Amino acid sequence: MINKKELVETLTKGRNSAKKLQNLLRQEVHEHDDGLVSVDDLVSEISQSFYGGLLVLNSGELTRVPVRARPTSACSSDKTPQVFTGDTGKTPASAVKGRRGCYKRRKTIDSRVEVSNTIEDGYAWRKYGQKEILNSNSPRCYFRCTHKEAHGCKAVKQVQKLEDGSNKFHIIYFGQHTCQPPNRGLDLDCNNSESHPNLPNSPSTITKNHIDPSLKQEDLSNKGSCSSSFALAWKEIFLNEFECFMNDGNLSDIWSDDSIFP
DNA sequence: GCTATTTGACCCGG
DNA sequence: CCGGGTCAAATAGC
Repeated sequence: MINKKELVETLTKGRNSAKKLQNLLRQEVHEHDDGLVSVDDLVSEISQSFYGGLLVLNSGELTRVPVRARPTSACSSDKTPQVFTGDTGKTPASAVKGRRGCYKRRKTIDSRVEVSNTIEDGYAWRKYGQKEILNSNSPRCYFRCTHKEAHGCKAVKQVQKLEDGSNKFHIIYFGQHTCQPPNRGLDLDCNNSESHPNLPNSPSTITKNHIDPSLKQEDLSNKGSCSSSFALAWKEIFLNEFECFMNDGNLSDIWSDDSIFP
């Protein structure tokens, strides 16, 4: 059986750590009055807390419920049909030569939103579309994970430049990466492309040029926010996963990824 | 030649 | 019917 008390305590600890991290990030101060607390330490602590919770879960006589389509995963197959379906059940127009494939529109409720100075998040994205949006000067760009073909990664994101003159970007993420995050772990030097020879330096790695070609390349790298962006991304993941677990008792596949939690 | 990007067409949901 | 999300042919870059 699952030690429910231990599980609750472990996850609660993780939640509290996440809140601390959230406060730290809001204050942009990496210290506490009770001593130095780095973002990395907190992220590590959160990671261990959730991993501990997962161990408790796995050690119990748990009949593991198949991971449902997560609320943040618009690509998941049972809640939302696959984006590209050569076989959707009905006789698709795509069956006719020269017609496009049938697909379902994503639900915004399955997304998570972020406003960032940079559209880089360590993952390799491939642009697959761009649209002019009504009453908006900035086009919306559509990206999917570069490893969609290789690893079946279903992560997708939409990026649109904010029109408030802040040079920030409104980013909507759909789905979770099932591929390996190129910048995860302790390597926070996201500007050191040589440490990730297979990924970010490829042409598929998006830059702000994809959104605003007028921007200079030296303006694109947000060097100071590299670690912060990493931590922010994890904060999002942890908080979301915790909420999902508390709501429906399920964890997504990322928690069984040994490469993330060895 | 291979891969990524661009862009107009297609398709769906509201 | 319209706006927006996606596809895929054409094109560009390496």
